[in-house]
Amino acid sequence: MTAGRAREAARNSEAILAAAREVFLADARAPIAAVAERAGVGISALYRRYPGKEDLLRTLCHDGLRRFIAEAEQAAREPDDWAAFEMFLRGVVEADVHSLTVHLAGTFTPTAEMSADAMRASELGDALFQRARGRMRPGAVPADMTVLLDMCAAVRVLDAGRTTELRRRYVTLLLDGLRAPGDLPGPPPAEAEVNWRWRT
Amino acid sequence: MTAGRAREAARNSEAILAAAREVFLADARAPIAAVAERAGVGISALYRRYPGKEDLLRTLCHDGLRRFIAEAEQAAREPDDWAAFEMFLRGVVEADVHSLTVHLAGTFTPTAEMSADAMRASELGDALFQRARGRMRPGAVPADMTVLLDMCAAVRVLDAGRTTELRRRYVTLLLDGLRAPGDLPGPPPAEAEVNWRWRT
DNA sequence: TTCGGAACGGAATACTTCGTTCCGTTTGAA
DNA sequence: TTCAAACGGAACGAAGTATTCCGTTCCGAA
Repeated sequence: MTAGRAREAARNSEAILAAAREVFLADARAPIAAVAERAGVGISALYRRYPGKEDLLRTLCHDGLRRFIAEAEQAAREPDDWAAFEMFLRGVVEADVHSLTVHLAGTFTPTAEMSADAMRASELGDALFQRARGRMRPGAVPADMTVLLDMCAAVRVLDAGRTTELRRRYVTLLLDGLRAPGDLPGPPPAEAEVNWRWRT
Repeated sequence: MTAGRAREAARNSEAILAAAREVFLADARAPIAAVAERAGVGISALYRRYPGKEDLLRTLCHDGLRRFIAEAEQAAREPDDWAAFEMFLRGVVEADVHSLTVHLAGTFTPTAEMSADAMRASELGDALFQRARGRMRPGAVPADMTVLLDMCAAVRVLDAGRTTELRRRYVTLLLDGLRAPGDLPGPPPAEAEVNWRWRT
């Protein structure tokens, strides 16, 4: 089937996406040349597949969004309310999907489809939150979930594997904090405060 | 005493530092012109006080470090072990000192004095941690404290005041998470993993 | 009132940093 | 052997930005 040159091209497409994910996750403003270098290809290999930098960023972010939705849908199948919620957060953190959307948003103009997906993602997330709300400390709101994910995304060390391990550690801590008794101080975050990323 | 022109100059010095703090906290790579504009002064007012951009950054970061030390020293006077620890974390978060050091580190080469201060800061923090360790969940290490501060610094919304309010909310949550029962998964962060900011 | 000069504002300069384009080369398939 | 899809990477041009420079302002001393 796909052999020789065609196979190499397919491999490159994958390599470019993977490289882009790594590079732009480390620094959203990284030059496109860094992606090519990381992927081990020339710049033209990149431009053959994407009309420009923005398109690459958009694709990357949209992929992340889809993954986010997939995680939410899978978690929703879990019957236990808290378990579903926990599985969702852990899944999103594990896939490093939130960093993707957080860091990259604003570096490109979203398509209509992306906006729709973003809305759907937020609905799915909220639904999982509502189911688990009964087991959380009073005063927790869905927007808290977004902030917690931001906080996890902020955990990063030089080695990617260790970053993942450490994040698992702190999701645990955060989830425990979310179930602790006692009120949380101050007005909770508003949905709008937390979604400045998606302002069109 | 200082009146007229001299007073204006003093005001400007303050305005420049304040503006620099705001601007570089929002974006560590901001152009120096943005600082001047924010401070309401010309670019030359800036270069009169600092030989170059790097010196400004260094000064800013060093100020933050000193503030960090001050917070630690003050908290150390609190007799109750946990209260001291909590006061320390809340103080550092409140002053937004950690963001300063986190975002700015790496944008300049540190002086010997800064390195010394950084070491002292870390010792003071560790001491506070050790005192409170008995009331934390098992497996918590001093480096966790650094990560928690990173996570708090990651909480940010457009409005600075709200950012502070929200951070108070999440320090609370984190502290509760730190006292929750149960082990934390994975190998804890190593001191070196967490201090890549200060690599000389 | 008159000057000297400290302090300024901001245009001009001198680079550096990227996104994108271009062109010559490679290589698998017919 | 030939064709064209895919490449690699130098070259180009548009931005962006740190730093310098110079003409202007205005406090304070004479």
